[in-house]
Amino acid sequence: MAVSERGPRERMVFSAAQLIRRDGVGPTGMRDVAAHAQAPRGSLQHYFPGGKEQLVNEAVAWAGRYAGNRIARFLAALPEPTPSGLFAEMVRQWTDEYETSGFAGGCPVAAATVDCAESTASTREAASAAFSTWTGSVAEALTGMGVAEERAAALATLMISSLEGAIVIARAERDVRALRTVSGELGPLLDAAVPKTVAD
Amino acid sequence: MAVSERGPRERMVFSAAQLIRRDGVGPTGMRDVAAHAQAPRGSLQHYFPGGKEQLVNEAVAWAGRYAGNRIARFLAALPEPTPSGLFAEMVRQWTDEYETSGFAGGCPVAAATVDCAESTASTREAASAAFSTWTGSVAEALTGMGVAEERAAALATLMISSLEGAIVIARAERDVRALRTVSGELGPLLDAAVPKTVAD
DNA sequence: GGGCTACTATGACCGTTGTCATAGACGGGA
DNA sequence: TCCCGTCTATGACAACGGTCATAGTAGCCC
Repeated sequence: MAVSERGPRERMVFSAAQLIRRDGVGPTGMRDVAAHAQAPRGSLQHYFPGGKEQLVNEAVAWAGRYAGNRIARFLAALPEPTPSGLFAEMVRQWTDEYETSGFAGGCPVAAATVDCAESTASTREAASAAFSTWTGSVAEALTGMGVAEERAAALATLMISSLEGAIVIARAERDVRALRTVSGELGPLLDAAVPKTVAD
Repeated sequence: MAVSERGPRERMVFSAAQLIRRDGVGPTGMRDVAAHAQAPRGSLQHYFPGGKEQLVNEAVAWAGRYAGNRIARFLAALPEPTPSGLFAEMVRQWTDEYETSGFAGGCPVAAATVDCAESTASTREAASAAFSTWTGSVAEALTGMGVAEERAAALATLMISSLEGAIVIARAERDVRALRTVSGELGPLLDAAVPKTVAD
């Protein structure tokens, strides 16, 4: 929401991510982005000489970094870090948004993938990179809880896959049911991956 | 691929689903649909007086029915029906396609949700209905294997969520890794839901 | 054949899109 | 004051979108 501060360039990237996650890449126009960012339309060609493609790619990259950074913050907020607790927190970010602000937006990276994976190679690569940094953050968090490295990567992929899918279903149904379900069902499986220690 | 037979109307719905799943709803044009279906452009307004919205909605509904019907077929093809076996088959449908035909397409229902959930209410409802019939088919299959009814619904949601998310990641990465991962990781969890019987 | 309905064929309209071209404003050094 | 790089402001353009209007064809019943 902090739109006013930061430079116009960063605001436009941020706004692009917001509009993309709401309407998809295709229907989101450059003029809309400038208006939403309260930035001059003329700045578009100045900051993004690569056109829409560049703007979309930067928005996707921004979203990937954002998601990755959230993981560390979730981890810090957990009193006792467990895989299920982390996943619950990741899911909660979405249920909270949906319950307080409505089901307007999904994941911008998923939106970019769905809209551009076949048509725009560079955007597909940006989305891949975003998923990669996100998965990396989650896997790192899991290994920090004692999960074996290979397993952590697999579980991170599982967590993000389930979350992404549940987001789509939740938006379609306008109901957080799917999000709650995946969180609840996956919890025990995730915690089972951390080796048992005596008590504590 | 069976484009030639069936009436023009059905072909157009089918083609719409194919194009949507490849490029998303926004970038898919009505003229493209008619061309892809080898159907006369003039027929569009005849069969779909509701315009693009109606066409998209029917394509989404068609995809939902298709996905639901596939479940029954997967089930029949399994020598010994298990939840993990069903899920593996659902996933294999995608890995097979991606490995033989490339990563061109995703799930049309997901694409419609991402592109239209906020902008077009009727399409969002169509997507919701599609997910519902799909989930229903999976849940029914699970109960047939002895899974308790409420649990079956939850697991069906989990399976479809993971699958949808993995599809998106696989397309972004152009790698079936994510699909294989969710299939492998979720298998044991799914099978654990069917009550143990002595032998057999 | 006459009349009817189902379907097809095109061309035009109008809004929107991404992009470009051109020109203006601002701000600091020299 | 002049210069120059950074940024802003607008108007125009060409392409494409969905939709409509109008006219045409095919087949069938009476």
